[in-house]
Amino acid sequence: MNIKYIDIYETIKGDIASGKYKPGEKLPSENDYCKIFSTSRGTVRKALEMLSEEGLVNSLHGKGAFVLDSNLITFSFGGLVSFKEASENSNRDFITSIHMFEELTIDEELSKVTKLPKGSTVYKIYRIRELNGEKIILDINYFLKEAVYNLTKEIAKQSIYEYIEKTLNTKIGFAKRVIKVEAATLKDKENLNMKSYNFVVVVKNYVYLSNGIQFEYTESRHRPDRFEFVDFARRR
Amino acid sequence: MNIKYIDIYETIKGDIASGKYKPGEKLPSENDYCKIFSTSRGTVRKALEMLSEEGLVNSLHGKGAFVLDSNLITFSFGGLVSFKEASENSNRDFITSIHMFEELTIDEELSKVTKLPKGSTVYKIYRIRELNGEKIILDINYFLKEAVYNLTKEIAKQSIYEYIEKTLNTKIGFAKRVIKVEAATLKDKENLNMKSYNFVVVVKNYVYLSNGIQFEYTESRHRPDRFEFVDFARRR
DNA sequence: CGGCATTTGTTCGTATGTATC
DNA sequence: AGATACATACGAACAAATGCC
Repeated sequence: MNIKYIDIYETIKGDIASGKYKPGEKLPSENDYCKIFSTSRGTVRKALEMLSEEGLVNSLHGKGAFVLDSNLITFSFGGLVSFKEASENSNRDFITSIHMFEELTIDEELSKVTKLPKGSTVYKIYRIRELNGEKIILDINYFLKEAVYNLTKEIAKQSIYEYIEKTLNTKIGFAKRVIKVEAATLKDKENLNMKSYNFVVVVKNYVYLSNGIQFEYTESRHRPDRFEFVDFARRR
Repeated sequence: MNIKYIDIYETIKGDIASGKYKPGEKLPSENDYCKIFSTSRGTVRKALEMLSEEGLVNSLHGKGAFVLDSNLITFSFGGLVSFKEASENSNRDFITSIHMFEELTIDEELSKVTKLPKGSTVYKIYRIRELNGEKIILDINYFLKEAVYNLTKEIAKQSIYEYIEKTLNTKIGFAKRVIKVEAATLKDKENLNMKSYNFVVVVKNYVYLSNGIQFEYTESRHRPDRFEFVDFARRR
């Protein structure tokens, strides 16, 4: 609402999504947009830059900005989305069930894994993501209690990020993510429909508030055949 | 050289790398930098935004910009780097060997896989990446001949991207990347030291010139135990 | 608590450079 | 050559968050 370039960004993004502008098509020029939104060029450029970073448009010096073929941003983790948002984007019907919800204190060993401070209290949650009746993702979350106060099972069933951002009004800043392959644990085999696979793809998320404090560590353990990570990058 | 905000970006990045500013430390304010580089605030802000996007610094409203603990940007593919650059960054001694170098024409079937236009001529290259005497990555490249003219085995042994950008002076724009797990093929087993693994992690790269034309498709097939993907994302 | 200085965030207007057509 | 379009740069003003006195 407040911020003009966000409005413009969302408007243009909506226009692309709705098919008003199709892949390959040229968008109105920056000066056109200045008139359309009655704003300055700097503001228009900021909106277009965001679209460019996301891989929705490509700006060419002297020619214009063109809509890219955005066939698949589906299930993209690029840009730090929570699970609910990701599944909405990709139009898949995931069902989430909670298999553990407890408080505990981070000890030496757990601190090494989670990078959360030793001695702090966290909510530990197991969530299982089910698609078409198959359990394919096991999420193991650790949330700092002091940052995500009064978290409940009910909230965890919905979207924890929505709770943090909308209800608690806390700003999430950034995340580091590591993807690797690991041998399946007993827990994986108990909780997922592993077929004959004996390994999982693990996505480790270290998530920080905008003030720079880490408040979450999450391991998403995926059955390998259903794992897919899509990414877009510009050359720097 | 030419572009001021790039200079500033690189200078500050160097200062962080050299340890002049340490993790957690506050950088000079934007106005300080204006004086230091005798430039305008907009230019300084552009440089700082780039560092922020990369996860090197975190700017806080009303407080300042702080150096993040960048313990691991090692072997990050985030930001579209070629293999040589990646291995330089991570200080590992990869050895590259060429196991195939040929020209061929993209047919219907291959077009579906590579997304390159049917009927176009490409260089097809197999490259094997060896680390500590173990063959762990098989790269299968397809480069559009019209975009990467006169590519030779010698160049491929070095860095193809360096050739494209410095020698041909062609601008690379962006890439889409998909990571998934696939069963190991006979080729994987022939060319890699697969131990007892019967699957590989596959990174598919669809790379475009800045004019929006796709000029490369590459499959990087990794032995699963040595695969790691590191990423940084800001909340939008 | 208010008031003030500092710092980052947003917006505007303008000018100039450079690529494309 | 001239018009159009994006890229870079400068300067100015105000908003909003923070910290200090």
